[in-house]
Amino acid sequence: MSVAAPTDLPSDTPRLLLIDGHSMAYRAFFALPVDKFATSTGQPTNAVFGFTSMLANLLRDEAPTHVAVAFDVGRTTFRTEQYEAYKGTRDVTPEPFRGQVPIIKQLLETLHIPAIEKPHFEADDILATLAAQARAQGMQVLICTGDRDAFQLVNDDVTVLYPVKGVSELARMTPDAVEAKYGVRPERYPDLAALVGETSDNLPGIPGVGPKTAAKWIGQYDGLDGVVAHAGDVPGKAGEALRENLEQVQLNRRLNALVADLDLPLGPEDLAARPWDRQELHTLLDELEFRTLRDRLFAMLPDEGEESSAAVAASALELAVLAEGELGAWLAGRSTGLLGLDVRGAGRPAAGDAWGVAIADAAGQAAVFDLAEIAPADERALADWLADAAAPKVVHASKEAWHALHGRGLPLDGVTFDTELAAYLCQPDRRAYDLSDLAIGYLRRELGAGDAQGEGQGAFDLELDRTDEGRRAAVRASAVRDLADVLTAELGDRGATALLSDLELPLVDVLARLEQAGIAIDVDYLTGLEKSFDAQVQDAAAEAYAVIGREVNLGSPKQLQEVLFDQLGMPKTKRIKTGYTTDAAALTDLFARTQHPFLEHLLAHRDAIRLRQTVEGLLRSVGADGRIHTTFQQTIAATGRLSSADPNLQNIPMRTDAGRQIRRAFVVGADYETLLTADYSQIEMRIMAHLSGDEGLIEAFRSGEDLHSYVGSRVFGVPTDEVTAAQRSKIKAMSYGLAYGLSAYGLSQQLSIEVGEASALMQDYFSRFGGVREYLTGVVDQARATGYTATILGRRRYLPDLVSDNRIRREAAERMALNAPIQGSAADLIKLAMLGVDRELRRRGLASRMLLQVHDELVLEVAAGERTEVEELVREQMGHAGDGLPDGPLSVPLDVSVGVGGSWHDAGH
DNA sequence: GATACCACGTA
DNA sequence: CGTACGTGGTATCC
Repeated sequence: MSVAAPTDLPSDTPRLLLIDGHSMAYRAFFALPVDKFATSTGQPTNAVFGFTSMLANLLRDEAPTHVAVAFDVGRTTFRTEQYEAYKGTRDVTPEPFRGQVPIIKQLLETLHIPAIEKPHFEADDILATLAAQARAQGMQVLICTGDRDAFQLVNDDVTVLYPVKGVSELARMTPDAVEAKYGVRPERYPDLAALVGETSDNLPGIPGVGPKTAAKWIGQYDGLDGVVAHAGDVPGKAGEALRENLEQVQLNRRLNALVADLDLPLGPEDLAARPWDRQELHTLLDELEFRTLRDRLFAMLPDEGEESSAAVAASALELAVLAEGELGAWLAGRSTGLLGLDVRGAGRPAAGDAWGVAIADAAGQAAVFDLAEIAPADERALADWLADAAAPKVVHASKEAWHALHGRGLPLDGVTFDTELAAYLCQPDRRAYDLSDLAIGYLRRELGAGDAQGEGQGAFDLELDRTDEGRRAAVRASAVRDLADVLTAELGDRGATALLSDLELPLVDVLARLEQAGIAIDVDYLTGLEKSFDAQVQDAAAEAYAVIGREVNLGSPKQLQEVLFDQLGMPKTKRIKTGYTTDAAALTDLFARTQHPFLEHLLAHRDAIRLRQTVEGLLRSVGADGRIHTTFQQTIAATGRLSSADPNLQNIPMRTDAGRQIRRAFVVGADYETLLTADYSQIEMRIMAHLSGDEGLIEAFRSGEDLHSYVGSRVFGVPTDEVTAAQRSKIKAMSYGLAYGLSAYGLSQQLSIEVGEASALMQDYFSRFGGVREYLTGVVDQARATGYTATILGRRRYLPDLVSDNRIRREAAERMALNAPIQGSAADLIKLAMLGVDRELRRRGLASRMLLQVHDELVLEVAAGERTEVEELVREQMGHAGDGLPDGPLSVPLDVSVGVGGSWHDAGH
């Protein structure tokens, strides 16, 4: 593309891209986690990565014919000479950043992009000078900088790209954009900045004067000179403040004026983009260990082998121009093949809407529709196709598409592949699966700007639908279609084909209906609860303040540390990054030692504020239908669990009595008879018994005796009915701890016993249940050898850190390896159970429905007269979820307990 | 305004 | 020095 072959470009106006190197690199440094971006030799690379990524995007999207990057030199400039405190508040440059600037310069050299510096001046002055010269030569100029002073350079030929979020999102500051944001034309922006001040430059403004007031004055008096001349006329407090700070304001204005007539070694004509030094670039990228970035950079070049074929495939995308009523025929002509579907819209449960749809086939033929404008015949054809279970479709994040389409009354069926789910099964530890990232990673294809936010935020304008949004939707649909092939192969390699088609994919529809149903809320009750918790907060705070004789922010760990350790002189607790912990365990321990009443009130305050916060969050989430519709996220937890968000209904309090009251607010809906909860007892321990094959543990479950008493009797060598409550709870803690990789030290902490005793307890346990120890060591060894763990359904978790040289990381990975098969197999089982329950409810034509899943528990809403049958089928499906596993049935029974009641609280056990 | 950290709820 | 999450507060950075 442009940089390598400027002649390819539309050859009208030359376009100069100017970048403030230091400013953008610094932004990148703070936008990306430094610990996640380092070479194996420890060289931090987050700033280099962020800067290069941004540069690659700019080269692609802006296709400049000329490029340069300006850098600051040192800290002293003509501005610091005029005003010693200029930029004086800035901290010392962080060490991990400092070393990255030379690397960026090296990289620019391989790209043959000039890096320009001028002692005693700032990068912005260089940009100002070059922009002025370029404009005089008839060029269009783009300036990329995080320094707002550059806004003064904006005009019809000069646009500033200002980072709004990290370095990935740039605001296009044209004259109109500057005026819309600040209320002044660009040339007046420095007047405004002089009045308001600029904290990052340590230039104080006029107290009490913000952009609004400043813009008003500037408009009123025709610029800063006028404001100064008429300072005496400005009324009110602000006017007074202006008069008191006139000198500072004028100084600010002198300092924020950019110098546009520097004598520079290179002029705009010298900045024409040149071919890269590919060899050097490869070498440098090797050193930096940038893999995806290499792909992105070289994907832009023509004739670069594999990359270019992907680029060709993407550009071969052909948007069908369909006349009204032709969609049916278009679809019919493709009825046998898998089609990619992209839905533009909002995918929120019970609040979905879709405004655009793109469909693409394997050959890159695509059709796009604006749902607001679609002709009735085409809408019918589309609706039929979407709802056709026999019309195979691939969608990225199909549950969101389901909700979006549902909002338009368009049922979705026949989704035989979901690229997000497939990528999740292949790489469960990723935290995001943006389509554009997958396209780069698996197809080496750049989808272009505007899709980073993933699902359907983009507007869908008919005027644009053959160009902008419509084309992007088509690009996405086509990428999704092509990804399906690559990911199908990838899933096969990883033994996850059935996991997708038989578990996760069918679950999408089930979850979508759970979310759509939501759970009814007794809002009046919840409001009353909020008041009551609020009163408790006030009381506890007042008492806490009374004890220490002053008011502090009890929610601030920092201020609490002052009170506890400085003012009250209490013994220090466990060290954390920012001092000493004030968590509940530490406070309880401190109270036991000091009996100080402040601690009691503080803990009470913590409890109450937490409960109030939970209630407030729930109240905010209640929909117009009086129900809360959570979102079950299917691609978040690396172990295979679901997670719940907006709001999280998987962490509603249960342990304390006050907390449990919140569960009374979750009630049965008007058209139903009761709520029903069904949960697995000790599912993780049962899975441990199954996976380890330990005869003793298996027998414990088959005997039907209380698990922890049974285990306790073996460990302590006493009859089951003589195991004391204290012994039982120790055993319980240890049993669960084992599944997490608990150490003797950790166990001792939790049980408040000596490490020796904890260690002895574990020894005794393992001497009776040796199969468990063998299993636990074996699972880690195997994972180290294969690189992954696996659940009973073959769900893998890859743990490369098992062979890390870093002990902390390695041991953390070992604990993950212990836990992932257990937690993940439990997740597999309840997902199987959900499919079974759903299938049975529908097969029998029952009106009852599932509402929630909480890891080992299902909550259902039961219709009148269906209670007995629903309970029976739920017990059956959950209890036998482990019967049809690939490697044979579970070797332990699955115990299910069921409760019913008008609220979640009353239906619980 | 965005990110980091703390604290804490669940399984 | 126990796994997996999501949320909301304060503090802190630009």
